[in-house]
Amino acid sequence: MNSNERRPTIEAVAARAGVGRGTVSRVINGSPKVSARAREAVEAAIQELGYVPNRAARSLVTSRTDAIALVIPEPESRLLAEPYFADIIRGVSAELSANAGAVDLQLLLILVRTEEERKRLTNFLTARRVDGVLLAAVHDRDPLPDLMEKLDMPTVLGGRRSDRERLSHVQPDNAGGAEAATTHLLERGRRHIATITGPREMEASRSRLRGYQRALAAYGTAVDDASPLVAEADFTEEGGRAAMAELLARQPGLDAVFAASDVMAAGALAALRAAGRRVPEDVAVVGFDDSMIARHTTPPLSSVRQPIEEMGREMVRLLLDEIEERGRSHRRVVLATELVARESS
Amino acid sequence: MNSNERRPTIEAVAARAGVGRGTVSRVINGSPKVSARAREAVEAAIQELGYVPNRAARSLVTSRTDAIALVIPEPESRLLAEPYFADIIRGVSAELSANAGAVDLQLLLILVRTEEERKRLTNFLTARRVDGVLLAAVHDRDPLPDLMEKLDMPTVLGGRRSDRERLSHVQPDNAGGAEAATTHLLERGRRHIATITGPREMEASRSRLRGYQRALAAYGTAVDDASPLVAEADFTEEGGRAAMAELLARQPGLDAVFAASDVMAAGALAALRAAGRRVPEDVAVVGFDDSMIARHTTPPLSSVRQPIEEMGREMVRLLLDEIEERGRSHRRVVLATELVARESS
DNA sequence: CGAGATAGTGGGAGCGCTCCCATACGGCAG
DNA sequence: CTGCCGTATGGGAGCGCTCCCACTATCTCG
Repeated sequence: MNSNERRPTIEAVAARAGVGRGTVSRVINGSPKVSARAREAVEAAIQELGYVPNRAARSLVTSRTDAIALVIPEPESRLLAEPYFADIIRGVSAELSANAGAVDLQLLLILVRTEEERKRLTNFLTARRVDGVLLAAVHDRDPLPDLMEKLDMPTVLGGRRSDRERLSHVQPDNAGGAEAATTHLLERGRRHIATITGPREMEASRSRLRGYQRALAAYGTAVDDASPLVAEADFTEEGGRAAMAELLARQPGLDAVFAASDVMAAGALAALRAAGRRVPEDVAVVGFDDSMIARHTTPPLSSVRQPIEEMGREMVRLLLDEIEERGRSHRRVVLATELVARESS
Repeated sequence: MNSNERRPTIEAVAARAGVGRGTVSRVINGSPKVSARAREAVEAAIQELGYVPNRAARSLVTSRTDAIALVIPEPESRLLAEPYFADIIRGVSAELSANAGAVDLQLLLILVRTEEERKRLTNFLTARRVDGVLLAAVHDRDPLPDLMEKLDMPTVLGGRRSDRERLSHVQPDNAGGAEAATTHLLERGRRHIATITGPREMEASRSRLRGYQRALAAYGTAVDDASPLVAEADFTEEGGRAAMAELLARQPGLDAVFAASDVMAAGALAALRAAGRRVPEDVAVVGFDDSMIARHTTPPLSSVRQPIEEMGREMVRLLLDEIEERGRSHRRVVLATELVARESS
């Protein structure tokens, strides 16, 4: 077991089992064309020798890598320092090992921060060092999805760039969640409901805004994108604070806010406190994500829960399908969200 | 660039550059024994052909994988759903790409939940599918570190099993941080200071308890492990709540608590609120980690910050050293912590 | 001016595996 | 008994790379 000793090869197993290389290979790869006797002999030999196949050698001839990459663009990974990130990973990892059959896929984690790193990633993908790619949190202007298409490499996106997205993707029901949150506020008797959106160049932000608008429209109130009730922020706490302050300045009479993320909602809470507004008495607040901080704000934050871990799992399922049977039409999956009401509304 | 076209090999580059295979290989691997003329020709050919070396082939002959694994035992990954997890990864990834030279190491992420997965990991490591391993958050009874020793594989631990740890490891100054927190409470005039520890089978928990005791000893108060001022919890919010309730029952006169994690401190805050104690007027609270939730509790939590991202970076540095020059003595690194005072103390 | 060192180079061997073709071995129908 | 088919099997070829040895060209020094 020492690193100096050479590990046993398939040849050694064959010799020990008294069969040929081909037969051992067949046993390892679960081919049916092996007699019971041979199979047992081989399995015993593998056991005795502690044989483990050399992946590099296999990879060289099959040109499969038995690995997939989870790519996370850095601006996101900061925003998503909350459980989002960890939950996606947990879901991906769980589903990957649930599907582990003869060969189990390894998970490569790639954070992309700098231009330099992006170039390296491009190289890496061009070299086909993985069998497929999971792309978390795509931006509209992200060049990576296009690269994946050009390389014709199995890919699944977390989120999408627009509703015409051609690549397979998985996303929460952003519009539905936002609509539910806004409807909830309406049902509580609020009538002057503002919203803090995420960056408009993200489809998720736009969808959530759309849901908010849809709920209001159903109550007979049309709110366009340029309405003074709509403020854009960048998914950060500070951004949420600033947006809330601006909303209060523009619309002193507002009695509720739907923020497109919990972090921004936390910022909004701070701004409301600074302005002397009570939550929820004066202004009700609902966030999005149902992240850990939602339970720790004062008051605890009502929020739209998205099934993040399940998104990770689903992404893996789609990717495995795509790796298995190439050329299939791409698929899109939308997962339901759920409003969790707490004391802020 | 289509996946059907065969990618160019080193042979193709050699032909195009009008040199031999060996020379191309030398250029790629940065060998100095290449004439400038040859080097230029090869680089041009690589450029023109879009050549990217096949890692599997290289790996097969060098028996290096150019990958390292970051292994996270699952019970942890749940506890560490806070930024901890994400920060470690960010640090690891950053340092890895900072060190990317001719070959850049890939990062494999492996979560270990079940026995099944542990077995698979053992197989994986035995097969030497990675050049080194980063083991986050080790338990005293974790069998993995022993396996790594037996396999003689480069390994760096996040944390350690005891102060006699033989493997390289990186950890925050747990005792120092705890001591600073406790001293801080003493300086604020508190005299009946309790502590909520993590599970005692973790060295980090023990170290923090030690730091707490040391600070009190310096003020002339001896507090042994079985003192009614010491309660053990499991790093969860609920555990913190229960421990705080118990402490209040045992020592109604306490005027401060040092909790060995922010999450437990958050639980303690809830228990104190339930018991009608004001924070910080009646009871001051200090946590550990300075995680995101510390800034969102009511009141905001004083906490001991540990440089988590830096820990990740340092782990990679140690690991790269160990991979480079095998057989070197192992190293240990302790990173300083810093008390961040907020309104809870 | 010859011997020996030095720098660059080409290409054979071989890493451990899968693929696939040739072969062996048993039936079983004619 | 011969011919034929289906099922298992052994092992050659070759995946793309690095290692290393043999070789050439150039330089250095007594």
